[in-house]
Formats: sequence, structure tokens, C-alpha cells
Amino acid sequence: MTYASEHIAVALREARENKGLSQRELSKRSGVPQSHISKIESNNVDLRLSSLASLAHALDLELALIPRKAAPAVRSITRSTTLQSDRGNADALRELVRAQRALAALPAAMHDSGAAQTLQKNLSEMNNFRNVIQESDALRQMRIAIETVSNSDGMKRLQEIAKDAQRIRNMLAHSIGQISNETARSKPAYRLDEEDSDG
Amino acid sequence: MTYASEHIAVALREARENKGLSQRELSKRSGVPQSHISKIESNNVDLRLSSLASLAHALDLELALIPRKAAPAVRSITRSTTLQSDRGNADALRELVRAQRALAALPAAMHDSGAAQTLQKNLSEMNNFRNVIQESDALRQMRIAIETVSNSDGMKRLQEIAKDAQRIRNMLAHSIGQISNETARSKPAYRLDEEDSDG
DNA sequence: AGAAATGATCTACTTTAATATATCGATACA
DNA sequence: TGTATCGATATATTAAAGTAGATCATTTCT
Repeated sequence: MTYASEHIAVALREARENKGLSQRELSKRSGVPQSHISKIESNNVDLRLSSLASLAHALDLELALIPRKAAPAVRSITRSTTLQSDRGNADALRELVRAQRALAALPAAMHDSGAAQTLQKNLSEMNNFRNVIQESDALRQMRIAIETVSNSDGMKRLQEIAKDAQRIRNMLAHSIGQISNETARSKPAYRLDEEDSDG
Repeated sequence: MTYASEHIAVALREARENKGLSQRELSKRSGVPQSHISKIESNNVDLRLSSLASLAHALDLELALIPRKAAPAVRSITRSTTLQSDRGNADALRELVRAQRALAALPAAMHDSGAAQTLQKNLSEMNNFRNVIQESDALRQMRIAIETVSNSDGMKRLQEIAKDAQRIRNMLAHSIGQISNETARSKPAYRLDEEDSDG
């Protein structure tokens, strides 16, 4: 609406997309209705501080009032911590989240197997490469495989998937060696727990 | 109201007091009614982004959404630029502003005199010592003297006042030598112009 | 004692954010 | 082709922010 709120709207949308969240997912986390999030991100509403705080909290952001003369320094810090993902990265992030969910949704029986645990560990470690991850296709196939594993003959298939995951993780760990080591950890890792925590 | 808004409320009040503004003065600058500012600073209202933006703008503040992990760094920057004044300092700042106003309100005739100009220069330079200035009594007497100068026999009295101002300024300039030189300039200087600028 | 400025509080009225819910067209996938 | 999810919109209702303006008790200075 106003000029000042435009930056806020853009910042919120970018933060959400960088976390691979849909508006409906963010709605669940923040308690703000999806329809309202849409209006906010489109800068079509003069939102209240409580709404902004809810969204910011759900996005691991903090609201700050900074002196104008300190603003450039703050912007540079924020920029360095918020390298926005390219399209392929965002896709990959989304698939990674889906894969974790699919794994979590598996029946308890096979969820305790060694294969499932190494799979979970590898998916979890991939979160450390949120910035560089690009393998959306591989992750999508893995997600689908996980989703269908309960239907097929189970354990054997799960072991293969776990091996695939290990392979992808190793590749990421290798590639990260020749990129800056700090930027790789600059984004907060997605956590599957705390699904609907606050109120 | 909410927990998150408490910091905002406190930050706004501190910023206002550090600038030596009353709620009514800030109201004129920001367009937000004084009664509303009172409620906002008391954290008794869930204010809208537009209100917050208006106040922030009038106080030379900027609203920022920063990643949680960058928050400590940002806080430290903000702290270093926003050393809040102690009570005596705030009083002195208020008197300084009043003195500048009193000088500006002087009739044009004596406003052009050399004494008035050196007085203005010295008052202006005192703004560079916003953090350390404590001489509220001296400044109050000076302000009163300026206010009454138009009634008495004028020019001669004004010259004495200008000398007093010079003396205070020199003392401040001397004391600042043995304090950090950067903190002395860390607060934005008050500017008498731009009285009612925005809308 | 009187005058002036402070922040907090009240009234009355208008505007609008926020919510719950449903739906829309578009895109992606089987 | 049918299913699912995406963001954007529409509706109706409720709760509360925002505004203008007066008033109050305190404090400060004449």
C-alpha cells in the first residue's frame, strides 16, 4: 500500500520462498490465514504489528528498528546472510522437504529399520547444503520412491533408496568443499518437527 | 500488548527522548495524534505498519526484517549507534533544542548581528556532543537569556550570551578529547529546519 | 498563586484489519 | 483426463485501530 511497507512485503515473500514454504504451510505455522498472507505479500493491506510479528517469527526473522545511519551496515549483514536461492534451488528445497515428510509418514514398522535411519540422517544432512542444492529431479524421484515404498515389498526397496540418498549427500559434501564453507551453512536448516507449535 | 511489540514500544520511546522531542512535537512531525503515541509507547495498542512507519520516519529510524542469526550482529551495531542518554543528558538536550528555538524566534534585526551568528554556530556545534552534554542548568539559563533579550536593551546582552555559549562549547570540545571521538558523533544531530516536512 | 508544557486518559465516531470459508484459473503430475 | 496444489480473490462478520478533541494530574518556571 504505502511505500514503506513494500520492502516488508517483498522481504516476507522472499523469506518464505527461500524456506520452500507455500502460503498455506506458512499459514499453519504462523496462524495467519493464507488469504491474508496473500494480501500482505501483494502489499494490499496495512497489516498490524501482531500479524507481522507472527509471520516474522514463523520465518525465523526478527523485526528491528535501526537508526538510519546504521541502516547500510545492517543491510549488508542481512544480504550476506540471505543469499536468495535461484529457481532450481527452490525446487530442490521443496522436494527435500517433501522427501522428509514422506519418510516421516512411513509405517512405524519400517520406520525403525537401519535403512530408514540412515536415510533420515542423510536427508537431514542435506539441509546443510540448502544454498547449493540443485538436484530437484533426483530428490523428486527419491521422494516418490519413499511414498510408494509402503506399497511394494518394503525393506529391500528402502535400502536402495537409502543408498541413493547417501550418494547425493556425498556429492553435495564434495561440491561444497570447493565453494565457500560459510555460505553453505548460512541458511537455517529446515526442521520437520515444530509443525504447529505456536498460537 | 504482545511480547514482540514491547521492544518496538521501548525503542520508539527511547528514540523520541534521545531526540529531545515531546509526544506532541513528534505528533506534528509524524502526523500521528499525541493520544495515539501515548498508547503506542505504553504498548497498549496493536499498531499498524503505516503508523509504525510514520513514527520511524519522523525519528530517523528504519524498519528492518533481519534473519534471526544476524540479529546479534545487528543489535550490536544498533547499540553502538544508540547509546541512550542518562537523565541529565536528556534534560540538557531538551534545553539545547529550546535555546535554538528561542534564537530562531528572535526579531530579524538582531538576528543578523555577529553575536547572534556566533551564538547560532556554537549552539549548532554543541549538537556534536549530544552524548556527553550534561550542562542543562547552563543551557537553561542561556535559553532564558535569549528569550528575554528582545525585551531588554538587546545587542549588548546578546554579545554576553554568545560569549557564554562559546565557553560551554569549548568546555565540551575539551572534554570530548579524552572520551572516544567516535561516540561523540554517533547520534544524528538535531536540525531545526524541516519542522513540519512530511505528510 | 498562576501559567505553560508534559504524558496519560476518556469519549464518540469512522475506518479497516483480521478471520473463516469458498472459489477461481493455472500449473504439475499420474 | 482427473487430481492436487499453487497463489489470488470474494464474501460476510467481528474486533479493534485510528482520529479529533477535551481533560486530567504533575512538574517547572515566573
